This record gives sequence, structure tokens and C-alpha cells, in this order.
Amino acid sequence: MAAGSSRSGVLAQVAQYFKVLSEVSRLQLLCELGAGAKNVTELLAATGMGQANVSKHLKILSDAGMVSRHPKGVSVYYQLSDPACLRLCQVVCQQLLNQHQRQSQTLEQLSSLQQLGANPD
Amino acid sequence: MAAGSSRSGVLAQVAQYFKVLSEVSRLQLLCELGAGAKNVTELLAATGMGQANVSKHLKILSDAGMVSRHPKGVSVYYQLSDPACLRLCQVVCQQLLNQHQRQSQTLEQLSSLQQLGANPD
DNA sequence: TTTCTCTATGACTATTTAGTGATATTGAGT
DNA sequence: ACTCAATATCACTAAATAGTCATAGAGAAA
Repeated sequence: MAAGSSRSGVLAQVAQYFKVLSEVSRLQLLCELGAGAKNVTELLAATGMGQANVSKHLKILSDAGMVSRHPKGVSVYYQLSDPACLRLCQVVCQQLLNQHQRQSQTLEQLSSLQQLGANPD
Repeated sequence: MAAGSSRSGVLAQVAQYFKVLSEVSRLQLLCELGAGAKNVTELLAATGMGQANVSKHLKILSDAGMVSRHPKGVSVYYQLSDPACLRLCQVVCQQLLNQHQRQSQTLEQLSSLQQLGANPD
């Protein structure tokens, strides 16, 4: 029953992985960590998020294996431990760019027809 | 204000793309369509989901540009229009496999220590 | 037209979860 | 010991959403 071996269990794991990446706050944190390890205070300053919120999201990212936790004295440093997730973001960005370009082309073709307001339906 | 040009707007779009991929039902539909175009009735039979539910998820996938809609008489066929999203799923599967293998290695190392029940903490 | 099938949509419930404030915990310095 | 600063966790509210039932609409066949 523990979503870990059957075929639908694989889909559940994939869905869970994507769900972790489906919040702006967590993507912000991953982007910040993409530039190098940071502690929680630095992440607070960089993102403007609340402290409890950052801790909660870092725990989610950590549980997903995307970042690793490194206590250093009284503060805790986090760093990316899963380079794949940033590459995934890049792939999605590229895909969104492609969609946007296709939409722009369609709009240009439509506007070049110069019949937009002339439909006597 | 329409999440379409600023830096945080890009993150919002990426998060939205991942959110579409973060539900098992939608991944099921994408997998089915990966084998070729299907109409709604065929998808109902293939997935065991409810009809209203399938229609709703297909609309979400369609709005995201991942599938395209093709009415054919009284039924409607859907097909993948964004090959990238299946490749993303494959990347995530591979990543989950890597994680699982690392965990297995760690467990093997721990078990080979043969000290698991002997911790007098 | 009437009737049937197929698909889409509206209303509703239940679950999940992001964000926040308060509090607990931990480690360093006095 | 006490105090301060950094982080984690608990309790709570508000918002989003998956699933379901009922219903509407659209096309085919009688």
C-alpha cells in the first residue's frame, strides 16, 4: 500500500516529484541555491519570504532529496543535491518559450490578414 | 500584473507547468496518449476514471498546451501536442531510480555493519 | 422531431496545503 | 547558569483543487 513498487506507484512518485517543483516559493529557493550554498537567514533576505515558511519549504525540498542540510554552528546551510531539478526547470522554460513563439507567429499571421474587425457574421 | 513578463512571472509559469504534471490522473492520461490518440470513451476505459473527471483533466492538459483536441463526429479525440512533457517524466523516473539505488547502497552498507539492534543509546 | 450517445460544465464536498504567528529547540557567547 | 540568535515545529486560517453527481449541449440515427 506504500506507493513504492507497482506501476501506479511509480506515477505517484513522479507526480510527487513534480508537485515539489510546482510552487513559486520552492522554485525561488532552488534558484537561490543554484548560485551556491546558503543558510536560512541568507535565504530569508534573498527571497523576502517568512522564516517559518522558508523552513517548511526547505524541509519539503530536503525530503524530496533536492537539497541537503548542513548545520554549521547555530545556522544551517542548504545546497542543491539534485542537479536534475534545475535542468528540468530549464527544459520547461525552453518549452514555454517555444509555445510563446508559436503564439506570436499565429498572432502575426492573423494580424497580417487585416480582417480582424471586418467580420459581418 | 498578468504573470507574463517579469522574472517572478517566469517562475510562476514554470510552477504552473509542473503543477499540471503533479497529479497521478493527468500522468495516466498522458501515458495513455503516449501510445497514440484516443477519444474520451477510450480514455475512460483505459484509466477507470470517472467521465467528468477525465473531461476536467483533459481541459487542464489542453489549456497547458500538452494535448490537442480533435472532435470527430460525436466523440472527441485527444493527442499529445507537447513531446517535452513525456521526456520530463522520463527524466524524473531516471532521477527517482538513481535516488532509489543510492538508498539501496546505503542500506546495504548499514546492514553489512551488523550493528543495527546493538545501539545502547 | 425525437431519441440516443458522447462530451463538457456547474454545484458541491472533502482533502490538501501555503502562509503566518507563537513557541520550542539548539548552539554560541557572557 | 543566563541570554541571544538561528532554525524548526505546532496550531490555525484561507485558498486551491480532485472527485462525484446531475445536467446541459452537440451530433448521429430513427
